[in-house]
Amino acid sequence: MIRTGTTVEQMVRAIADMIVTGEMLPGAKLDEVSLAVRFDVSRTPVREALRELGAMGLVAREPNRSAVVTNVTEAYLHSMFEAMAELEAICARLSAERMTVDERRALELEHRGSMRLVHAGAEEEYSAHNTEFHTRLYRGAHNDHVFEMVTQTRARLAPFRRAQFRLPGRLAKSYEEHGRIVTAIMRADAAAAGQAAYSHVEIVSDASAVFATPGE
Amino acid sequence: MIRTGTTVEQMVRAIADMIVTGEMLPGAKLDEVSLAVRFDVSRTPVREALRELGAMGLVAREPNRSAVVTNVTEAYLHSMFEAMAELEAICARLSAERMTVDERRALELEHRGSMRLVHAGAEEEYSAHNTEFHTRLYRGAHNDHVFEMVTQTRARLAPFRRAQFRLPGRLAKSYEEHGRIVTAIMRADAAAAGQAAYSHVEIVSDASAVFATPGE
DNA sequence: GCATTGCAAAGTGCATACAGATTGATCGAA
DNA sequence: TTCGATCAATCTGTATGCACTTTGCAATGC
Repeated sequence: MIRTGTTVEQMVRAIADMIVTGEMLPGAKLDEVSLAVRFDVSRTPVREALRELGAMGLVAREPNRSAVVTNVTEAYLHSMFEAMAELEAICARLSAERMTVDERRALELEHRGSMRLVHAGAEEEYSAHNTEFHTRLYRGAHNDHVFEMVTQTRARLAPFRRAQFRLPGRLAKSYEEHGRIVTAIMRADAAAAGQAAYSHVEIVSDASAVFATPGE
Repeated sequence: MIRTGTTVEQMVRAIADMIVTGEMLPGAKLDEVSLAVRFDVSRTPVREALRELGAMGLVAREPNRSAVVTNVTEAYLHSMFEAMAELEAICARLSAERMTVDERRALELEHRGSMRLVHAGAEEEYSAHNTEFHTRLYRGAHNDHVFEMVTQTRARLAPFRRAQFRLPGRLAKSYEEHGRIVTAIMRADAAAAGQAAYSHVEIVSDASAVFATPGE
């Protein structure tokens, strides 16, 4: 647990992590007193943390009800994946146009370095590389607000695509798709980069064998 | 002041409104005790409201500092306008593809009805129409997450484009641009709708004679 | 005259206490 | 037996109080 920042910040990070990593499943109740005891603080910072998590969309809050880990409907999950594809496409397009020489080189290196992870079938490590790869893409767009939106959306989707790299052949396919994006960006071909990024997310969306709660 | 919801919700709405309408200017301090006195509540709900406003990006918070109305840099403002253009383009594209017959008809009627406001030079009323018009576009995309993002971005931009319709000729120009978007959507021409929406926002961005705080 | 240290005022961060809402169980009546 | 009402337990919403941090000013030393 990171010890920087205020109590509330620490709690937000800790709870968000539990949700994103799947330690707390959608629908789980977040009781204020239990959390207060667990983190050895009073209810006041707990409440503020829950409010912040609510604003982030990670937990749902209703008056006089416990906060619960957000349980998105199938329809909403779909809308998030679609939005994610659009956002990644924007980032890829802008990255193709705006990345500095250094950024392009770093992206390519990051990508090439992941080849051995694919061959080794190192799911965990590849997953870390994947995060890094996409983050570079988001930063390369040189648009802070887009960066915030795509980062937030990514966090909210995290619980629903945890196991994606467990699917057979997914690693190699992901690597190949990344390659297409990298090539387009190196060529400064914005349109191609955008399309490659869009279909990359589309496929992740399909690969995420997750079931949201059927429509409410 | 709307009386629904909890105390905190009411405060969030009230304070957000003050910021969005320009009653509180960027950089203004939001003292907890003053707000508590002003709304006749204790500091507890005030603090939660401020945290929520912070998550919304309307106020900036630092530990042991008063919250202040967000004072975006010129660069960040630019990134928000660019993001807004991209988001509106997405909505227009998706609207062109997905709007129901009723939605298309309603959009067109809303647009046509605004012609007389242009001739009358009714800035206030046209501004209300403009909000309604764009909201229809956002809803027509039939993507809840995109709707949330575009709505939030719009709220954060509000303080910076308040006076846009005061500029001479801006009403007529806005009407014309809306017309281009409507035509494309009625034709289900997604690409044209997207482009029209993108350049519409671009022009609003230029028209917003605002000065953010020069880069930090 | 200027810099530095000490102090007081003001404000935030968190804990505790109390009031109101919700839920579930138990008891009584049809 | 089943439905309904009442009450207790539990939890959230808000108020209040205390501790710590920040900041501005003033006094002291150089």
